[in-house]
Amino acid sequence: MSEAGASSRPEDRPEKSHPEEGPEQLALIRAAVRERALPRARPRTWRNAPLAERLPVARVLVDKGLIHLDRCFDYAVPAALDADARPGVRVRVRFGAGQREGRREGGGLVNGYVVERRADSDFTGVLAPLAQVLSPEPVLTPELLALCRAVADRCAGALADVVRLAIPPRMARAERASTPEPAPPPELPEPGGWTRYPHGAAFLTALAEGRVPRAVWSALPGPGWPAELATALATTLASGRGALAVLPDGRAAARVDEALTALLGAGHHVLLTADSGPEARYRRWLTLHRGAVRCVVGTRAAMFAPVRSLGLVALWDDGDPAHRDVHAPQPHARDVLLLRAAQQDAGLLLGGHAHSAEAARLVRGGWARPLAPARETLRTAAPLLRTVAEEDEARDEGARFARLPTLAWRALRDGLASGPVLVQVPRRGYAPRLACARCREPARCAGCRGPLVSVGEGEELRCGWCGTARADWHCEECGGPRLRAVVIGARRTAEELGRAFPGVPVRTSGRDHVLATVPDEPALVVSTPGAEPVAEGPGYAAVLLLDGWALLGRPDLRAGEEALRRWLNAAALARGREAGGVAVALAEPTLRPVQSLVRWDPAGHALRELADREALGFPPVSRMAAVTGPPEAVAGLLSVAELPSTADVLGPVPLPVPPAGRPRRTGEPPAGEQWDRVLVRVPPDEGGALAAALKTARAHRLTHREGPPAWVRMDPDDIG
DNA sequence: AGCACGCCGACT
DNA sequence: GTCGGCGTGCTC
Repeated sequence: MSEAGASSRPEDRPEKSHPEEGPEQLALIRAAVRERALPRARPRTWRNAPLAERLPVARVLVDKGLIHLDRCFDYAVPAALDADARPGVRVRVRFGAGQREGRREGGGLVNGYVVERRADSDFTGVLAPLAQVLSPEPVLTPELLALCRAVADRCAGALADVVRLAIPPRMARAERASTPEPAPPPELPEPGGWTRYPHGAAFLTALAEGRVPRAVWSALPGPGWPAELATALATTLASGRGALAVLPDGRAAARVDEALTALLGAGHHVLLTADSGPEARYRRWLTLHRGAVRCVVGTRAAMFAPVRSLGLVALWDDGDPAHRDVHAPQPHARDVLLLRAAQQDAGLLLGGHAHSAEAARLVRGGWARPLAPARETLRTAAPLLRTVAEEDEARDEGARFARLPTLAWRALRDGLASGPVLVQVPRRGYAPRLACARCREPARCAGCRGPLVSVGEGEELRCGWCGTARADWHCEECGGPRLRAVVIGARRTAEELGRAFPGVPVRTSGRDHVLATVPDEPALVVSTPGAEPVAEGPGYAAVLLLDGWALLGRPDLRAGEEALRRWLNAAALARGREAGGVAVALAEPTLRPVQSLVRWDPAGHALRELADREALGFPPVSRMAAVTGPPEAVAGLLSVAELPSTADVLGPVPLPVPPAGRPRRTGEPPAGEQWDRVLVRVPPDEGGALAAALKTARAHRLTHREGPPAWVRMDPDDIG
């Protein structure tokens, strides 16, 4: 323990234990405490203090996320800090211009991490001393540093930015709390639901024997996957190694947490999600770091969790956009876990009901093995899948009233006879609905009564349900020819459906009001994609997918993949077809994602997507970077960037202004400004060179203040 | 990004 | 001879 880490800090003193004393006296006591305690804890300049005899230089990663400072700085180690200033600890150092020998200490104090202790420095000037060791906990381990470095390089970002994502802020109280003794590895669990997969047992055996299998897992529909994921984690633990699972949201993480607790009891894993407060979060992080617990289940920040001797990393539903971190440099959990599996020699499990093109590429290239159920197993586990064709108009009275095609209405009505029914509707504002500009009557399809949508600018008018082009629309109420955009969200849909089925309870689940579960009894459950509650018992009697045209009409490279992903995740909550489960999609049946849904063939869909993208030279068969910013910034950056000779520059094109209301993400234009975007594409093995070139160019322009800055994003998700 | 240094003109 | 404008470059 150093002086700086001494435990008698002023904030620990029980000040309230002197109730009889007046305020002046309290102030005096406080001052006395401060005088005694603070100089010991306060950072010092260490003028004329002796330096450490052995390895008197500390290489420090300074936590200032300036891209052109993406390197370490050497500091002298005062003898008094010698013992504590070990590699990995948090330190405070003076950093910045103005700190000169013989002058006032002007440089500001910044946080950093000791990366390495050295005998000497290649810096020719006189080294400033470390000001303070904040904590003797060596949080930035060599393993974590290597991972962060690789992630920063891949994302064209700064190391300090990635370390900030990887290590939670220090909470002194959490650090002081004692850590439990490491539990011995658990018993090898039974394979459970994995027997439903032809290669499931072999996958578990490989984990149990300490090998590093890599698999893309097509999970069977139904409620079994959290237990299966938990079994894979527990099997890895039984082999004496650690395991990590990243899930797209807190609800999914809670389900796996619950399954793991059911399997192993408490004490073998921790749950790491955003809603557990900074102190609890750091405490759990520390139990992993200190080796007391070897398994973590969590949302994307858990991808960096310091699990010891990692044997397996698992990622659920890798196509979910939540797996992309919103903070610079916006790494994707899939990329981080792939890097981590390679660096730390761990197995990999990419699971989900859907299949991303990236996952398909791993399988096609032989790097991962498919872990899929037999066709017959799938047939019984999945609901009966139907689509509503264009000519299926609402003929009977009830269907007209519900403004639904007959087939969809019957599925709802029949489903409600035996259990809950799920209706998936587009997110509010996702697909603006249209109404008469004069009388505000919603614009309806003359055939099936579905809402009209106009997808993209200048796109033709279509029915949002049956897809029929309705360019000749006139308002049925007042005859008006002009339209205006309105928003019909889950609540409005719920109201309309509720009127069509009087007496049936209606529950909604959406962005600000997400239900975890619904009971196994008749109810209409209206939900936006990703917020679908899990139905207790055997699952939903019927699932109705209403957002087909809105999803598929988006001018986005991933529109098809994303639509199928949302449908499969919702349809997976339905009962199997032998238990009467039905899922109905209102979408054009000839479209590829719709056909893949009906056949429940996510792997086939992803392979065909992959082939298409390969033909077009799109990710993941190439690596891409998006450069955005004011036109002169984008042009300026590209003019100084020494791109690989194979680079293919697409654009610039004006960037669409992000919808109002949604918080602006980095790299998006502020309101009222017109930004450009350029896409740069290279072959897969030159992605590193592309990232490095753009990072160098950005640093160059920042240091030389050559105009406004441009944003660089590697592997952008939202390319048209 | 800050922040100091430096080289220039206007002032006591 | 000194003060302070902001353009340039560095930060261990």
